[in-house]
Amino acid sequence: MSDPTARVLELLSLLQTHRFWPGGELAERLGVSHRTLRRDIDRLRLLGYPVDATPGVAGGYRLAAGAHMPPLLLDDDEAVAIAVGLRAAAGAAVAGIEETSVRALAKLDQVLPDRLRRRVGAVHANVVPLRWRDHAGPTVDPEALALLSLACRDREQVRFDYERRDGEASSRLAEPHQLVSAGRRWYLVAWDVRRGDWRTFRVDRLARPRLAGARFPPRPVPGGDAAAFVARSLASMPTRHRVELVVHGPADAVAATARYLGGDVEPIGDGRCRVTMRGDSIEWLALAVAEMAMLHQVELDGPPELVGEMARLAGRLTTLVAAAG
Amino acid sequence: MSDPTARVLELLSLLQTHRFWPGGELAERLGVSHRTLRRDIDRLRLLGYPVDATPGVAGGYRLAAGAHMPPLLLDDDEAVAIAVGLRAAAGAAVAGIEETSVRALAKLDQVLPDRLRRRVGAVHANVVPLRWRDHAGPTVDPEALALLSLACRDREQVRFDYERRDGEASSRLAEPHQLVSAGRRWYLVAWDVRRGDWRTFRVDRLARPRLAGARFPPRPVPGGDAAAFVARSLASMPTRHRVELVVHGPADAVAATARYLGGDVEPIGDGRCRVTMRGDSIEWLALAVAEMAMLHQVELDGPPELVGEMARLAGRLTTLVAAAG
DNA sequence: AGGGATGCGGTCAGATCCTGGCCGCAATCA
DNA sequence: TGATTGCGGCCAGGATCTGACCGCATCCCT
Repeated sequence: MSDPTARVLELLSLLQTHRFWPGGELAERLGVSHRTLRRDIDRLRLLGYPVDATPGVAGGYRLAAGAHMPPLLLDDDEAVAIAVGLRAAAGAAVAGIEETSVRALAKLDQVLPDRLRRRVGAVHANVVPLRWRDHAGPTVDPEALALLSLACRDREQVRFDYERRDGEASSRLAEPHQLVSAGRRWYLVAWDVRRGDWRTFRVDRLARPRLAGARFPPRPVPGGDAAAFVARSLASMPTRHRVELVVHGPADAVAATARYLGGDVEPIGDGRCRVTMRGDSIEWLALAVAEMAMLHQVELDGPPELVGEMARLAGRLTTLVAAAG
Repeated sequence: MSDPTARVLELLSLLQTHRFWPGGELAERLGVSHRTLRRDIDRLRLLGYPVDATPGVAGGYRLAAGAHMPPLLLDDDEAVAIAVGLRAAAGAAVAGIEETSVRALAKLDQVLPDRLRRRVGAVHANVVPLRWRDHAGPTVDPEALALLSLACRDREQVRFDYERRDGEASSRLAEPHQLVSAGRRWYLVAWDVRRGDWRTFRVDRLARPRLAGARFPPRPVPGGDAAAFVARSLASMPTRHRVELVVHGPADAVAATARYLGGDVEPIGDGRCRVTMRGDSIEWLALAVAEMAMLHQVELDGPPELVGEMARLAGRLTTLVAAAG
């Protein structure tokens, strides 16, 4: 491997897998003379990657943090770990970075060797249950997110099967423009080619997405803002379960619990807050209220079905305790 | 930028940020002739990165998935997203990949520019509360994990403050050999230099870890297996809260819930399973039992303090429901 | 069916660079 | 103080890289 390009890449890789390298060892590994190694190190520095060097008997080279990111050279395991972490982050509605997670995942996915993609799938299957599971409604397939994100970026048409809210399924051909995450849910804003109009698609109701192979020119989203478009589409939909609580306790503690449970907090003075939580699953909401009630004093003014569910939970627990006591 | 090395790196970067590039545009961006661009593409292919090309009027180049990972060239946002995802994964005891996550995080951390590291910290502060919060005991600082992982890898001594189980604090100088994750907890197996013996340190009780600047030769871990060493150390410790439930329901459904809650499942026939859960926080255990009880029929044979806690919860809920109804 | 745009690969000549070897110097550690 | 290591200058020969030109294949659109 006498090509300087390959050598510099390998040098970067070596510097990333061990902090310290004595110059002699590096030169030997790369199969070049000591002098040439120094020149390669210089080249790296010219490229903006700061390589520290220590003289003296225990000297050597190390890669330090610089002004910008060097290319990351990952081994298989690390790539899998990153993919799994990103998939989890993308599915978890991690405030503020979901979209970037998906973008990074798409970038990784594009070059991830098949064998690693299989491993990621296997690991992910064991990871997701550790989190919210189906409490927050159907989960989004991160693979689909990655594919759609790539398609948006590269302006490639996609085909997929879509099941409407009323249950009717159809096959679609669309020009994807933007992914929008709202809470725990993802929406795709796309131009539906066959229907000749803009649509928003819920990603969790979309099956077998695949690239159609054709590219398309950009087209202005109505209103110029995809997020606003989704918001408008959502506003025309019936609302789901929703509960309001009055919680007694210091605002920051309540806010911490509420954020953990995915609720909104609004202080209403007098050491109390109004907490609003939404959810698809009445069971999940009941548990969230129970958790809030365990940590703080709570007044519930909820919808009847939630009160009923909580009564059922309270009854079950009472029975359970009675049997155990 | 006429250096071929830099050019190839930039070419890789361009290919990763857009799937399709017409040759002409690439050539212009890189400031080289068309012919030279083709040669650079060839070089990438020789290096093992498969670059697909499409002839024809809408032709261009694209980077495909190959046999091994190409260097990942991330922009700032993506690097932050990956760091956040990895920190979350490392802290979540994601089955089977925690250690790799930490390794990847360490690699990233080593070259992460400061401004990005600050952003990661800020985002992470808003992310962690979305997860288990303090339910599962003190959280581990992913920054510390990354640093310790680097120190293990590069065999650098570390200093840190450590608080023993009995509350006594001391300053330590250690030669770190291995990080071991057990459940939601991390342990560092290290040679304590001042005491001249092997120790295991709980990472969440360790403060201000920093590199001591000295390197050390490897030293065989007693028994040859760090994980076993930790297990032996743990075996000599008193156990924490623990609860056993008998759960009625199909084994796989119960197993799914239990895995989500972090419990162990053992089918005992007759459509029942024994579920064992452990935790530091009695409140968290009570909630976990409540959640299990909501989804399945449960018999509790728990420790009295847990029964008491559950009685308290049941009472609170009953009051809450009565007030709401 | 044909034309245009695009990618592929060959060849060539000149300029550029890369490499290894040598030197003296500075910093660090024992 | 001496040994080890990194740094940078210098040099000469050889490898390479570059841009230019060419004909060819493929694909899409007209």
